[in-house]
Amino acid sequence: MGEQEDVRWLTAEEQRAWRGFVRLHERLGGRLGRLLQSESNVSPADFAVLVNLTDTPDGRQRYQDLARALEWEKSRMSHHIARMAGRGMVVREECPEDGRGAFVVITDAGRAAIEAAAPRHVEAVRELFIDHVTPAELRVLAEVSERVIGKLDETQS
Amino acid sequence: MGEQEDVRWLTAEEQRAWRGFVRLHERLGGRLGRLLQSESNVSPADFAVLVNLTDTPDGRQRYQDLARALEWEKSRMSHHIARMAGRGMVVREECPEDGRGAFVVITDAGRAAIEAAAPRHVEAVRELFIDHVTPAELRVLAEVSERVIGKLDETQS
DNA sequence: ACGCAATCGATGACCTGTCAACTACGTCTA
DNA sequence: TAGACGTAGTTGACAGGTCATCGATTGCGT
Repeated sequence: MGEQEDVRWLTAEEQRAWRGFVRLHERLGGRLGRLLQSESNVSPADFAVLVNLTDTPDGRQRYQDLARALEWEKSRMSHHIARMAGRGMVVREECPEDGRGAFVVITDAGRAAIEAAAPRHVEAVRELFIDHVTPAELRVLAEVSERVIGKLDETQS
Repeated sequence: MGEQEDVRWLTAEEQRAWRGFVRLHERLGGRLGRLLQSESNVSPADFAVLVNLTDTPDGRQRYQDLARALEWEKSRMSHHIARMAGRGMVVREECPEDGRGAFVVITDAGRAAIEAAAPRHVEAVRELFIDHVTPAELRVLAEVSERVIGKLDETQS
């Protein structure tokens, strides 16, 4: 039951930054998600999928590529696409070149949904976040994010 | 089907910061959570609850206060405490002064769990995050977080 | 060609969180 | 002190995610 470990606990400043960061994401993510859901009837996950699909010329992408882009597990992908297909936003389509694979294809309803949702969402991101952060601060945020994510990629898993 | 909305889309720099921020939290949160879970058999949510309880002198707190501190819904609180109680980390206790209320009380097993988990967790936060961010950047992070959260609090909900 | 390993996606069990009632208790006012 | 209203926590149905596992298919080494 030793109490005096040699752990380097976080300083007050470090805690402030760490907790602030975590809390900010929780609060902001929650708020934006609820807005998306209530105003456009699209969940944040749906939105992410639809954005990725509309980024491709023909609105179709392999499960695997979509999963990589979103950093989702393949099983999550599979479950989520099944649900979205149930709601008519996407369709699953066999892949001729690879018998194992499949495509996710956006439907007209899916396009309509994201075109309706995107403007309000971007507006909300601005109002709730971007507008309160200076360009210099945004640059710091971007740099820090990229650096830390880079380190995460280095250390395995 | 108009395409030329008057929406002010995000600039490249803004997108970089916003996406980086979101992705960073997802990646880092996921990694830290898995570490906690696999090394200490404590979920991130458990950890948050236990930290809050050990911050009080007698390791006991009202559901309501705990929920406010963690910014959880009361129903989440209720469900989660029920699960943690099932695992022996906390106990539910009636509140004499208010017949509706109840306390969450940490058990010895709960204390043992967090004392085992905390050092490794802090170490991980350092290695994966703090160590790659300068003090000046940390200050920017803290300031931005507090400012934006403040704005979130102002606009209702 | 053959057999083995790796890849793709699906599936089912399980855990977590949200939402919308609902119960039980307190508080305020007439 | 009755009734109305608010508050504390619970509950059940459901959507979402993870994990382990599986069937099918492809690709690689010999």
